Amino acid sequence: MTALEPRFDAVVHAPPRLQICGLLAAVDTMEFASVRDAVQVSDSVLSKHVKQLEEAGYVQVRKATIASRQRTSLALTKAGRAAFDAHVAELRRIAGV
Amino acid sequence: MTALEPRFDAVVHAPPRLQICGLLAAVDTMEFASVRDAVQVSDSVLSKHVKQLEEAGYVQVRKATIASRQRTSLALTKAGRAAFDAHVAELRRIAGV
DNA sequence: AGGCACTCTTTCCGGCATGGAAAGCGACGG
DNA sequence: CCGTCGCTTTCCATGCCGGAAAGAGTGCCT
Repeated sequence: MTALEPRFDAVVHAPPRLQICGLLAAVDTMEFASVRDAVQVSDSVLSKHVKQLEEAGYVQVRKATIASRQRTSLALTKAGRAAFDAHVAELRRIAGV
Repeated sequence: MTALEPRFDAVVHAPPRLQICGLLAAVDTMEFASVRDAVQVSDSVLSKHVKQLEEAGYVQVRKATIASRQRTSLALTKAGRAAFDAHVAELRRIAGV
C-alpha cells in the first residue's frame, strides 16, 4: 500500500461536500437526485457544490439521456478519491485516532 | 459503554477549532501559546476561536499568574469532549470508516 | 408546432464566518 | 511611571453559503 499523506483539503472539508465525497467514495457512481436526497439539500445547492468538486477535479459529472430521462451521475475521480482519503487521514490525525 | 450518538457540530467542525479540540482532547490541559503555535494562527484568531468554544461550553479557560507571568490554560469541558467525540463519530460515519 | 414537464444550472441577494492588523487592557518588572 | 508580556477586542475587507427564482436543454403529448 502506498503511504497516504494526511492533508487537509478545504474543498472536501465543507460539510455538504464532505458528505457528497463520502457517499461517492462508497459507491463508484450515484445519481444527482440520490445524492441530493441523501445530503438533503436543494437542487441548486447540490449543483453548486458539485460544480466546486468538479472544478477541483474531484468529481466527474456524466450526463446521459437514458430511457428518455435526463440522468446526471456523479463519481469521484482518482484525484477526488485521493483527496478524500488524504483528508480523512488528516481528520484522523487531528482526532488523534 | 454508552453508545455514542454521532452528531455533526458546526462549532467543532471549523478547521481551527477542530484542531484545537483535537489537541485538547489528547492532553487535559494546554497553554494558550502552545495551542497557538500548534495550530499556527495569530493570537487574535486563536483568541476568537477559543472564545467561541468557551461560549459553546466546550472549553474552559483558566487564567493564572504563575511565576509572575500570565498563563492562560485551556481544557476541554465534559461537554466539549462529548461534542468532540460525537462529531468525530459523525465524521467517521460520513467517511464510511 | 406549441406547450408542458423534468432535471439540473445560474443568477441574485442577504447574512454570517473568517482572518489580518491594530488598538486596548490588566498585571508585573524595572 | 513607563515598557513589556499576554492575551482581547475592534475594525474591516473578503468570501462562502443557502434560499428563491429565473434559465436552459431535452423529450413527451396533443
